[in-house]
Amino acid sequence: MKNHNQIDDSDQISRTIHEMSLFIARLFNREMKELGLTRTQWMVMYQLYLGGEQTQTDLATALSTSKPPLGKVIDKLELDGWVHRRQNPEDRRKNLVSLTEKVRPLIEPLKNIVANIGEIAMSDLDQEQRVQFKSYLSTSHANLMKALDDT
Amino acid sequence: MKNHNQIDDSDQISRTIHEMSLFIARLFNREMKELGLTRTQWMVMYQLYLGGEQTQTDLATALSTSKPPLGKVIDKLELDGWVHRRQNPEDRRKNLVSLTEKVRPLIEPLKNIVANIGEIAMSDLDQEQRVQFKSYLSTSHANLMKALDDT
DNA sequence: CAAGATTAGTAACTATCATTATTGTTACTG
DNA sequence: CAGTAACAATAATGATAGTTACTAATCTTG
Repeated sequence: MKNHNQIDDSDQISRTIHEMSLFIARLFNREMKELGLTRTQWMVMYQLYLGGEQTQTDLATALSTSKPPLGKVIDKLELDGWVHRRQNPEDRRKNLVSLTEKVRPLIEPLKNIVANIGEIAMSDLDQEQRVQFKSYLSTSHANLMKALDDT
Repeated sequence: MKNHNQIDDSDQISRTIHEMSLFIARLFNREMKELGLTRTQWMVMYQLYLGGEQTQTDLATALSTSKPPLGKVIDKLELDGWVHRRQNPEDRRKNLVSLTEKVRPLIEPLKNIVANIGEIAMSDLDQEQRVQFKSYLSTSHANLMKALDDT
């Protein structure tokens, strides 16, 4: 009976973050089920809400994802009438994607769902701790992004 | 030009966590590419390393995932000779999954990759801050898991 | 012990995320 | 200005994650 490793699982940031991400998506998707929307779809729409009409490449960059999976999400969003694609007349390679009017009444309720999940995630922390936590997350996020860029 | 929202993206824990999880997976998979292993496959194998031979349901529970996707990962791992499935003779519904000898020499190198990514994630934090950060993550992870269980 | 409830695993389907290859389109450049 | 490089989006493929439905085996209980 040997001790395989001093570092137990709770020490593994990778795994903790991974599971938190899955938990958040589950909470999200559960709330949005009656709307027929998923977390990823909402993330794309929210980016369109913040940035207005933009190309798929811009969206992919803003969302730190790659173009093929984003294209699939937009296919579905367009099929369901949440977004609109039109060709940029000045550069026919580009699609300009924008939200439809159907989205507007959902913005506030969906932002509330997001906020509530954030509230759940930090529910045992006081105000000062929340500031610290968010600061650590921001630092770590930047560190990871930089490591990806460097290599 | 209106300001849609006071809360900018860096304030959205959900999104930060989601992206961190994707970044970590990318770093992981990049390192393990020559081994032909992915992050998820390694997580399953590491759980088998820690817990020894166990059923697929036990594994799914330990990894906070559901049985169908886990079954697919095990299919691939078995095909590639990393794990072995045998039927529990006392309950023929159960598969007992265990690591093969082929895995042993990879444990240490792969643990190092995990540790290095953790190091990257926390590279701008001092010792005390790391302890705090991990504590916050642990709290938040527990909060989210509890919210899923409650509903 | 037979009928129904539970459990373990898989099948089938949908949605994300990734990489590589292709197809158009535009820009560059010699 | 013709040929090539660069760019935008999609196709094709593989891996991860989820839900629902199904099959087989075991357990419970009347």
